[in-house]
Amino acid sequence: MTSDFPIALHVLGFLTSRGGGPLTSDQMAQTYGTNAVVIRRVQSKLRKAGLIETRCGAGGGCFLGRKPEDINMREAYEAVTPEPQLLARHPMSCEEVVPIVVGHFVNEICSDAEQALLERLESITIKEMDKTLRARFRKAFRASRDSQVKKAAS
Amino acid sequence: MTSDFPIALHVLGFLTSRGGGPLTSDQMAQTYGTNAVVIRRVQSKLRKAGLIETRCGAGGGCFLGRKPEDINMREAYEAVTPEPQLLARHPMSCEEVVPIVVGHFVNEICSDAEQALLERLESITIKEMDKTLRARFRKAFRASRDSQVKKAAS
DNA sequence: GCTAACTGTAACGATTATTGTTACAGTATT
DNA sequence: AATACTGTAACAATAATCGTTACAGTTAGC
Repeated sequence: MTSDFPIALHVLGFLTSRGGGPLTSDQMAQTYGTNAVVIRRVQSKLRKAGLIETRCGAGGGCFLGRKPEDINMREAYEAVTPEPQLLARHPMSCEEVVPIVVGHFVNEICSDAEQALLERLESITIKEMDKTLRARFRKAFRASRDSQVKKAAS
Repeated sequence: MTSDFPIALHVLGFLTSRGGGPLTSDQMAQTYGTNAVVIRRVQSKLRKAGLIETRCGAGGGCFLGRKPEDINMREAYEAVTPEPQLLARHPMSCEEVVPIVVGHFVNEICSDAEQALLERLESITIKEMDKTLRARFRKAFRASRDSQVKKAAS
């Protein structure tokens, strides 16, 4: 299980909250708590899917490839996932009838269930994520500031 | 990603097709194409969830713990999966506000999407799986027999 | 044109998860 | 007592993931 998907959401969400870019991979790596190369590896996949654009050189960085209301989470997921394969599949190498038939069925079930998950992801846009996050940020920063004031007073 | 889930379905499906048991872990291992210990490891989890029973000693083996119409695939999935965590989560170790808030949100989305997948699995019982498989077995065995007849004739 | 600040990607090692296997103790049947 | 099972620990092999370094390519601004 890769953490590419959370990283992808972090990239897209961070970009949206900053008005579309540019942001460097270093900035994103620091807020996510990892190395810039890890971020760039995910960005590489997002770029191929057209979800972001990048510009080399000084002052460059990462941009949203589309308006945040035109990007949904399923696209982000599929961009960073080779084949949607969350559930392990039945091995199909065997020659016998029983495991082959059972295997096919299990694989169908898994694909079907994954489809349900993807449809759920499809219903949420990055824009909506950003909206929810903004409200939470206000709350979190207020709380964080209050606790600092408290600390200073004690 | 473990292949515990396909193995679990294989165990439950195989048991159902044989009228509930008993089947030895060796029989299951051979039809699945793995080692008996691998099967028993999965069986251990299924047993704890009450989906199967096992009997030691000669003539022993594995039995269905309930009627196949009373076991659905979600139960099988949850029995072999510690926490339903198909999608990687945002790391929550950081101290800063931004990644924490984003992380919470991402985790909620993931849980929500996984819920959709689980509900899909819940809608299919082992009995229904067995019914579908029976029809396919008939077809597959017919085809397999025909091709052998053909081979013998040539 | 030079330098600084970026990206893109290959390569490597450390860590961890998964799987197959052996081994052996425990239990039921005959 | 012998046989045929289960249950589980332990270990090695393999593969996936992640962080890191290294370095080539690109752009902006002086």
